[in-house]
Amino acid sequence: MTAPAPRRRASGRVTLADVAHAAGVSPITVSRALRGERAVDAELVERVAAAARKLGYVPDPAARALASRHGSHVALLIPMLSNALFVDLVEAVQRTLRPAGYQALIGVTHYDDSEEEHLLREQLLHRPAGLIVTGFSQSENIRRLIDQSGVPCVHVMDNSSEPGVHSVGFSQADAASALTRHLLSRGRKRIAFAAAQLDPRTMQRLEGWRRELTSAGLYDATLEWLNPAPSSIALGARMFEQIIGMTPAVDAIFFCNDDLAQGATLAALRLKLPVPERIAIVGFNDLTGSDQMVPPLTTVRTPRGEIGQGAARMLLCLIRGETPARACIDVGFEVVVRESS
Amino acid sequence: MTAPAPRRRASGRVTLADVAHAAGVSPITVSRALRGERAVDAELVERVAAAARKLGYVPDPAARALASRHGSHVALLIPMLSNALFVDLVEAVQRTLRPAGYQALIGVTHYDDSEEEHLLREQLLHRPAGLIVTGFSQSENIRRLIDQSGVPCVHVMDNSSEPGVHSVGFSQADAASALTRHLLSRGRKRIAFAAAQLDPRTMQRLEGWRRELTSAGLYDATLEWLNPAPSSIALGARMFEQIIGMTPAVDAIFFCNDDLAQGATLAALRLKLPVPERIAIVGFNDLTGSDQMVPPLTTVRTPRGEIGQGAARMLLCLIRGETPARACIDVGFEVVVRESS
DNA sequence: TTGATGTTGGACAGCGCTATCCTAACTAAA
DNA sequence: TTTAGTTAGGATAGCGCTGTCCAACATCAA
Repeated sequence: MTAPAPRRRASGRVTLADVAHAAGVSPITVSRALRGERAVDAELVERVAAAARKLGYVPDPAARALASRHGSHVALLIPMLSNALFVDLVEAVQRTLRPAGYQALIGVTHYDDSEEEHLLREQLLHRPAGLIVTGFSQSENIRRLIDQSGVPCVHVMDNSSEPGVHSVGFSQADAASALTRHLLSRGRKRIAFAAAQLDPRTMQRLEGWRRELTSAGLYDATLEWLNPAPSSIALGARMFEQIIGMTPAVDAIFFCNDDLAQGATLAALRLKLPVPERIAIVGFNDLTGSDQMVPPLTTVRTPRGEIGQGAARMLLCLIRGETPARACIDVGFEVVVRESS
Repeated sequence: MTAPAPRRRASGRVTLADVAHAAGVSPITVSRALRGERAVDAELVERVAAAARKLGYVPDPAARALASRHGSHVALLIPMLSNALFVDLVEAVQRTLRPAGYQALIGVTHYDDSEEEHLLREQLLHRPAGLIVTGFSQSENIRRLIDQSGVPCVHVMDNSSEPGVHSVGFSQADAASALTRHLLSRGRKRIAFAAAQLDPRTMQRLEGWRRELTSAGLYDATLEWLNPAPSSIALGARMFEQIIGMTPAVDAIFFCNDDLAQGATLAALRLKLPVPERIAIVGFNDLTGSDQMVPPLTTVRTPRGEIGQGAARMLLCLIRGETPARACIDVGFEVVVRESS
């Protein structure tokens, strides 16, 4: 049955109705054929697809969102864009989501629970198709908000085996353990832990470090240097000077992020303290530039590209209403030994 | 006239109609009162606002987009997220746009015209309220696409006095000139120019450098080192070694971006070439870490935060249909002299 | 007084899709 | 044959807003 010719609209936009008319079917059939929703005769699908192609039809996201009650975008909440770690994550997510027709809307929480909650509320009003959030929130409010919204959600950078929770990440504590063991295996005895930006993942790394030092009988609370300020190269330099100044016996420092370690390496250079002879410096995340430091930095390579891609894929599954093969993907990590240790 | 009580909808969402009923006016009046569109009696505005607040009403962006034919988001096209420069820009834009109720949708073009065109087409289908794009495209296609869409557009990082074009930026060529003059004033005679990622802004800097060297009678084409690869710390190190190896007489290098200069500084350290005694190194953009290098880098501070904010504000003006005070804002730049020159 | 002009509120008709229900045809089981 | 069950297409009715036209009333010059 041929649909009546829809009147040309002023906007010049090609609508479903136009395609329906061209293909000689009803608009709803076009909608179904194009979305692969419900069964549509193969021959019709072909005809519809051809008509859509010929007319250059592209669905209107706003109309779609209004009718279906959820948009074609995914909200991606990250703590900070100035940490290269998250830039890589964002890029990977976007690259995976775009071909599937989804846009990633980036929200930056600045490591702040209340800002995260605010952003989340705002995003949920936009009815996102899905949610990717960094880590697991400490705030009960936020967890409830996500739960009640009914929007599929994948957590990244961290893992949880809790049922019904989806995550792609690795064990921050295990990675920190492994790196600490590396330092121990090099004969270091007084290994300090220096962190900024005391977010949950940082604290898990702290736990990993504590675990190893304790089991080696070398734990000492004065070796913990926790600074709530944002992580940066400059802060790393300052913390290094501080640690060296106050605890000269330290023979290695585990910096919680590579930018701190880079700053520390530069500070050591300025102070003419030979690395690693006098003191070993290791970082975390293998950020750009760490391999170019003098000396090149030992660090932990964290596969954030893989995480972003994995999370996006898992989310696409959930959006389609499918159950992903695994609810929790551990992508692992790799200790990269360079000359700074 | 009191609106009839709208039936409670399943979604639980508070709609315009709910507010209208509560305030005892028609839905369209609520819409107008809340948007500040057309004149509405002050007393009514007050009543509507109170009702909306009480009910926790939030407009549905999808419905709004469908009815008004443009969304509540702004497409922001940048070349690369891994350049800290653009991260700062993005943050500033988001910070300015969000309070006005607009979302920034980030598209990364990877310095690729065809990818930019693709992204732009995709974004325009989403009917953005506005557009912020980096620089001025070389591609006629892209210019036409923007023009014909009728979507307000602000260009950033570069300026143009062309009528009808809106921009917030600074003169890349002048900044490069100023930095080159600084090197000349320090008595440098053989100043190389090293660039990667040969985008239009890079080429403008090249022009600025050429201008100064030519007018000083020191221009020499063998001093130009142009590498189309993406800019990075590692590439900076490699280029430095190359330049020093092939042209030992060079007494200064102007790197087109700070990451290159940082890499070069580290390479100099490895090669034990004293900076600035043997060779001066300067960068561009004053990225994080440049002040921590050994020695700290001379560079050009580019006010990308100001640019992002300015562009977002200008765009908001245009979206409202107003004419911004100036169509072209020059935010200037500042040569930051540190110890590397 | 009489238009002419401006101001403010409302009715109406969609924006371009999809959820939902319905029907017709065709199957398989009894 | 009957009865239910399954499949594929369509009609209908919105999703929650805003553009557009209209009506009512106020204001002002002639």
